Amino acid sequence: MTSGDPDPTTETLMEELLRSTGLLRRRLRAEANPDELTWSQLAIVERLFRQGAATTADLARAEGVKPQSMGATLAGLERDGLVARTAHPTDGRQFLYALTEAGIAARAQHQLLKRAWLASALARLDEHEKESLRTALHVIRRLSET
Amino acid sequence: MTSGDPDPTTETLMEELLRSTGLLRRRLRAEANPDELTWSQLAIVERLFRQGAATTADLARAEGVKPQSMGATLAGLERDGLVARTAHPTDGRQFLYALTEAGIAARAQHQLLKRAWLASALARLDEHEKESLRTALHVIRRLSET
DNA sequence: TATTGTTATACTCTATAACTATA
DNA sequence: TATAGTTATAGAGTATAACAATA
Repeated sequence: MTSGDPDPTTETLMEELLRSTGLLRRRLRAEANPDELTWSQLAIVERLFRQGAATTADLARAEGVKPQSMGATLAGLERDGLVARTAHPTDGRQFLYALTEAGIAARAQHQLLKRAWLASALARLDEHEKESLRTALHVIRRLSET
Repeated sequence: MTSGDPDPTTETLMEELLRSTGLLRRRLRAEANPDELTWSQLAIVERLFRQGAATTADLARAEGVKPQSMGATLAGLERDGLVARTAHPTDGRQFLYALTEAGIAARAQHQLLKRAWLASALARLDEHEKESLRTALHVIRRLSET
């Protein structure tokens, strides 16, 4: 077999990428205060802020998760009073989720304080390092969409 | 306030990085067969293969998780017969975990088949793209260690 | 006293399956 | 029939807290 193990360094690369992003993810969670939004919640809040109301299915597609999973996340945000739903104007099956005043306030607060150490860590990256993250971002996205 | 919101594009960058790696992670898990090792398990199996026996605390430190969390992952591998423990020669509190024959076989199998679509996706990256992933890897690692 | 490991408990994120209501 | 959403259940991955055994 000439290409059964196509490129060992590429495999290692992927394992290392998952390992390091997992570490970053754990680190970010450990630094968060208990009352802060999780990253999943923040992603939805940001999306609703930018594009206005959306349905469960819309958000699920946009974030790449199953509708049931998105429903669970939205239920948490709704319970905390950060989003509210209204009936869809034409389709009785659907609901439109939108940020409440509290949701808008929570977003603004997170925009200001974010994760303290993350802000300081990012500040220490030079432009070249940021650029490499941006480039890698596109590659990772392409991988996910394959 | 002149620097309360230091660099919006940098914040976005981090959010996008977490979003895209989260997507990749979900994609990888969705593609895995039920009997395959998870990435967490595979990381431990690889590590034990490369460096031989290790204790719970060693592995926890190396992977950046709490000892209790590592204990849970090791318990799963032990239940499946892929790792086995022996008493530490000098410290009665510790155990040394090592791969069993089945563990070595499982690793070899994963080295061969890996995730099918991952292999094909990686094969389509050109050298420049791989290089950008490698560079980003170091940046992410630095961020995690800050 | 400090460290290693275990047990108990809980939370986040995500999934599948089965269901109801509506289109 | 197909789609939107809900409910129930499960599993991976992780954490904190409290404990026992050993150093």
